[in-house]
Amino acid sequence: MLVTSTFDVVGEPTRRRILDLLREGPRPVGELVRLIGCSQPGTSRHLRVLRDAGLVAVRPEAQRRLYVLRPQPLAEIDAWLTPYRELWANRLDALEQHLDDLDAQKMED
Amino acid sequence: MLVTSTFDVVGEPTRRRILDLLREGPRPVGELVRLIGCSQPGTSRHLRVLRDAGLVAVRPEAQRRLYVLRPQPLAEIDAWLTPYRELWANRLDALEQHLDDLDAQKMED
DNA sequence: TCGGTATATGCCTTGACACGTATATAATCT
DNA sequence: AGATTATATACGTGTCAAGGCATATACCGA
Repeated sequence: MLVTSTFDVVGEPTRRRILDLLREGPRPVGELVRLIGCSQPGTSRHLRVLRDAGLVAVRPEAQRRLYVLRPQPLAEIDAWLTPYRELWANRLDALEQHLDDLDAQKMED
Repeated sequence: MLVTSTFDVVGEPTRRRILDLLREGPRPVGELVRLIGCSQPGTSRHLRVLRDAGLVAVRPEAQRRLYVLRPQPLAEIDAWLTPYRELWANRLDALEQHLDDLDAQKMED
């Protein structure tokens, strides 16, 4: 990933799973390894990517390292989603919407 | 992509750009090619992926093919995002933000 | 039917990522 | 200091996706 954006970071299912688990509170690596059934090195690598994206922070606790969720970067995705949200909320797909717009234009003439 | 989910489909920046353009209304392939500066075959392949994910539909119009946005699958991302939305919203008040910042200093990556 | 336009697909190369194994680093305890 | 636990990184590998180029397909006008 040359330009790592929040989108492709959470595009990885395992990383989404990690975030979901961290929503319940900080967890050490070993616990994540056990819960997601990924290898320890693999988990550490995913955590590295999440940390680089600002989605988690790490806090040393004795020999272990507690990972903590930092959800702010997800706001970027939320922002991108915003204009689409209205579209499916109206239960209209863009084609119908467009046709409606055309009708509206004709009526204005 | 073995298990193509909506997440990795919109993880691609060019595809997000295509969706953004289709929000304004249906467009033929050639126009998308011109607007996003991607090759014609490349654009067609991205459209193929979007179509397989149910994010666009196609409507033949003479020799051209009009692509239309179908935003419903994006609701999956929106749903995943929902529990996080409260989290970053709660961190908007000044006190918690300040405490977060202190934590961030201690955690230091 | 022929030529031109619009779009899709096949083939190939390249690069990036996820994963596993092994090893390094760090902290703790005796 | 040595042993043990917890986590990170290095290295090699297989896989898969994206891009470019060439070509196939489909539709249209003359």
